[in-house]
Amino acid sequence: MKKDTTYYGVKEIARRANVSIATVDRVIHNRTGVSEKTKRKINDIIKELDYQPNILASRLASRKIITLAVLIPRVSEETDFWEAPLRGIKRAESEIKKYGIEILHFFFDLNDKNSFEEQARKLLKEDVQGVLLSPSFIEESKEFVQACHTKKIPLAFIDSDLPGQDNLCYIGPHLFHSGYVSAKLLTYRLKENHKVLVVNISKEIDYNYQQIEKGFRSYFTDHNQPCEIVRIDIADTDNLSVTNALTRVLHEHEDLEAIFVTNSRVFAVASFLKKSKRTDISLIGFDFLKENINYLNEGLIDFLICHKPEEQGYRGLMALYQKLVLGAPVEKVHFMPIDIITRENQAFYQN
Amino acid sequence: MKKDTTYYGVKEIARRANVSIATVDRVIHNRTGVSEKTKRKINDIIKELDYQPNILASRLASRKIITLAVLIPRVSEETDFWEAPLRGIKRAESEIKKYGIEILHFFFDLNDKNSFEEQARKLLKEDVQGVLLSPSFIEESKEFVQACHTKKIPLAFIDSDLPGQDNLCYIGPHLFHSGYVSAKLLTYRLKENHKVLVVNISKEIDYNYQQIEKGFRSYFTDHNQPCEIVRIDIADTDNLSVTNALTRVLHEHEDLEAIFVTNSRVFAVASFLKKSKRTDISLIGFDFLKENINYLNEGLIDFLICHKPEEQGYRGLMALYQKLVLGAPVEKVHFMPIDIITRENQAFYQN
DNA sequence: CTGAAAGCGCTTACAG
DNA sequence: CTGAAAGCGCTTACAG
Repeated sequence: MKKDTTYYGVKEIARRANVSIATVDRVIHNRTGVSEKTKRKINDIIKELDYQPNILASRLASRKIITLAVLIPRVSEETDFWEAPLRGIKRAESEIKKYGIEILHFFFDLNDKNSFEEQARKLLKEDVQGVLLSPSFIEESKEFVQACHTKKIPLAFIDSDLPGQDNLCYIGPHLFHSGYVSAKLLTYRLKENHKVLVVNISKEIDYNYQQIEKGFRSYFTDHNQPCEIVRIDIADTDNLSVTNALTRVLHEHEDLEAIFVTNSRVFAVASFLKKSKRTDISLIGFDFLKENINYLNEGLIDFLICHKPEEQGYRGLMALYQKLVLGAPVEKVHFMPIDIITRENQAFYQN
Repeated sequence: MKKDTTYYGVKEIARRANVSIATVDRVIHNRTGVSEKTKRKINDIIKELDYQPNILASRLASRKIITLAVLIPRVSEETDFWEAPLRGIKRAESEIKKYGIEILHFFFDLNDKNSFEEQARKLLKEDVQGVLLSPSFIEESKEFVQACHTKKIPLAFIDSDLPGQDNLCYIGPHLFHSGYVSAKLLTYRLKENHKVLVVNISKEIDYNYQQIEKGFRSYFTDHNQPCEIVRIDIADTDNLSVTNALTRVLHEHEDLEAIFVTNSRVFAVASFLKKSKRTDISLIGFDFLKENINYLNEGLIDFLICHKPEEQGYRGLMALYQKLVLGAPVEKVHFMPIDIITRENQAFYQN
């Protein structure tokens, strides 16, 4: 029931080195003001004893508080996607705040690059030691990353990556393979003519969407499955624009068997199919949004591909904590699982 | 950079209640020897301040070490399923051992009820405060649970449940719905005659398997999909018995389109289908075993249903930690997600 | 360059 | 039934 006494701490090191524990502390943390000689002596003893600092005691004694910042999209009416990462962030927050970690939140509008820049500016005014970022706007994010870099602030990315930036880590989907899995699932619903529509509903078509589509197409070429793939881009995300664009393309291609939506806006397409009574068309898209789940349950959406958004938020923050507080190494790239959600298993999904 | 002073600890509670911190400590831990009156007063202040104990300080000051025991199947040559929960257990272990938690491991042989009883006996000799159990053998487990009960040792179950026992929690699959999802997935592969084989490879056919099969059958009745379901039980798990049984049933029912294996032994069926060149038959089963993944990649298995075994181990241990160390409430039943694994997304699965 | 002392927020005997 | 004091393994001013 008692803790074994074979534990050696700073006290024992100090005793063996004939110095005070303050000096031992200085050496452990590489602080200045210790003679080379005592430093060597202490380091030798540390090695000999295989000393492991007690983080509990360390955090308890240290009155420093570590400030982390989060810069992600605001939860909007359009989509509740960002509720989940925020949930994960808050979960991490409540776990680590007792260790003297403080989290600052900055939210930007996904439809407004200016709001991103504004929030980024505000963030940089604070004295933060780490940043969790969703680099939604590529160019603006790169600039922000640069600014963090000069301030030596480590960054964790979630949801989408910015290749070639010197970030601490990326936690999010493998886009190519997500598209690949989507194609595989769609083939289950293909009957005769094998004609598929890829729909891109987004203001900008960036590297991310290209990767998804590339993965999607690769599945068919890899398997020598002939499949005619029609693609449309819908730049305006409002209902009317989507309806118009889809009406047009379905008129031109009456024999479409399935639709793949490259992001979470699959609910817009589901709504259209429902209204136009084209429930014969199979539909697949991304993300565990309430609206999407409703259409999944109605049978209008066949599959949703999800990447545990809540866990992305949680893990992102914990990666910064690991690095900054525990000084532990952090995995540079962590791909989330590619989860397949159907009407039958959705109730058990844990974001 | 400094900790904000808005934190209220035992000291502040003691000050407000006009008592010593020792008395506050007694109330916090429900120890005896405090008058009802001061108890009430202190509890009121605790509530008012929304006091959250500092676990770091608590564990640091307490020289008690808490011992938990794990009683699960040994990783065997037959199946590496139990590697995953063990991994999760070790992950939890390394997270909480710095808080003075010690874990004792007891492994039994899934083919040998005696080994379970023997290990259970050994476990009960130790002074443990909590047990993580996989109640694989029903009657023997019930007896063991009873013994723990008299010793007031809380139990967390993983992988399978023992209904009607007074356990702290169950963390594992929802069997009925797992069968249901399996049926749904199989329908994607059904063509004309809609004839399916359900295979049960197990020494005993207990409540668990019945639930899975019930879920499987319910899908077809719920959707008015006529489907002829043939079922066989293979009591001996060796290769020869499986081969013989399958040969016989495939001879009798040449027009089978798909096979559903109700547990992780789907690899045995895959191996048979491969040898007998019946790759036209769709196959679905459970669990992320190396052998299963190999057959998934070869295309012999179409889907695997998985329930995050690693996380079951992790969560099981953490539930005991939550209860015993933090005194926090624990969810009585936690169903794992019903994960759908295909060849295309398996590489990203995190057990 | 070094050390003595106070303190982090708790728990644990011990004394009354 | 209650409190004073020591201590967990560290860190942090402060003094020299």
